[in-house]
Amino acid sequence: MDKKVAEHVAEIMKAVAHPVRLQIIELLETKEMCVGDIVEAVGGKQAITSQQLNMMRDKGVLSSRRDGAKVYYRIENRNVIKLLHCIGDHCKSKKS
Amino acid sequence: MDKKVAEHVAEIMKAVAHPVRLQIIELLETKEMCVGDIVEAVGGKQAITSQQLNMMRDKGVLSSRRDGAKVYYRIENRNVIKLLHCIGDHCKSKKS
DNA sequence: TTAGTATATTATTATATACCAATATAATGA
DNA sequence: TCATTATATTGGTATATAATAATATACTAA
Repeated sequence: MDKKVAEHVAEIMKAVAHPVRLQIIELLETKEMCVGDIVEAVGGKQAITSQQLNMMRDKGVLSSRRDGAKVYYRIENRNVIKLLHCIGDHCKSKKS
Repeated sequence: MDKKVAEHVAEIMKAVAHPVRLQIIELLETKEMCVGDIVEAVGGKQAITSQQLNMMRDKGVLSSRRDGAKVYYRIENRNVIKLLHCIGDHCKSKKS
């Protein structure tokens, strides 16, 4: 793997390598959601969640659209779903 | 995804989410290697590489065995290979 | 036992990340 | 316009990670 590619892959992985951000990815797997609903679903704080969403958008993991007062986020790089599943399955099989 | 599982997945992802550590995973994909050869292959420094190897072993990503003066590392959690490929393929397809 | 090679650990510093409270901006409806 | 709701940004602090040099340990062979 080329050095540039390795840096890019590492960046994407770091962007999702956080318990709450993984939860957000999972929530958005099949649908887009507005910030408020995401905040509520993960039980987080508005500011922190907004920062996490922004960060993932900056890294190309998510994208967003504004609809009136609300901003809807969705997954832009669907490979992160695969990321989540291949380790998630491992956890299930190991009961850990 | 359960909170405990999310934390575990995040921990594993963080363990590999580093350009050099991704390189190491790739090197070890098909064979075990001793520390010295890994250091040389990644063009890193001995101490840093040793720390990275130790860290990944602590997280269950790698395992090691000593053979005389040398210590050989290999991949213990083969799911990290999948991790690497699903994002790596994305990069190739995007030429980024 | 001594020298040399292989690997690991420690202490330190620099940098990045996570979280927080407070405030700012954007849009809506009265 | 004003008040309200929705989201984003800012500045600060705590904590984690990364990298470094120096040193320690483990093993081998002479």
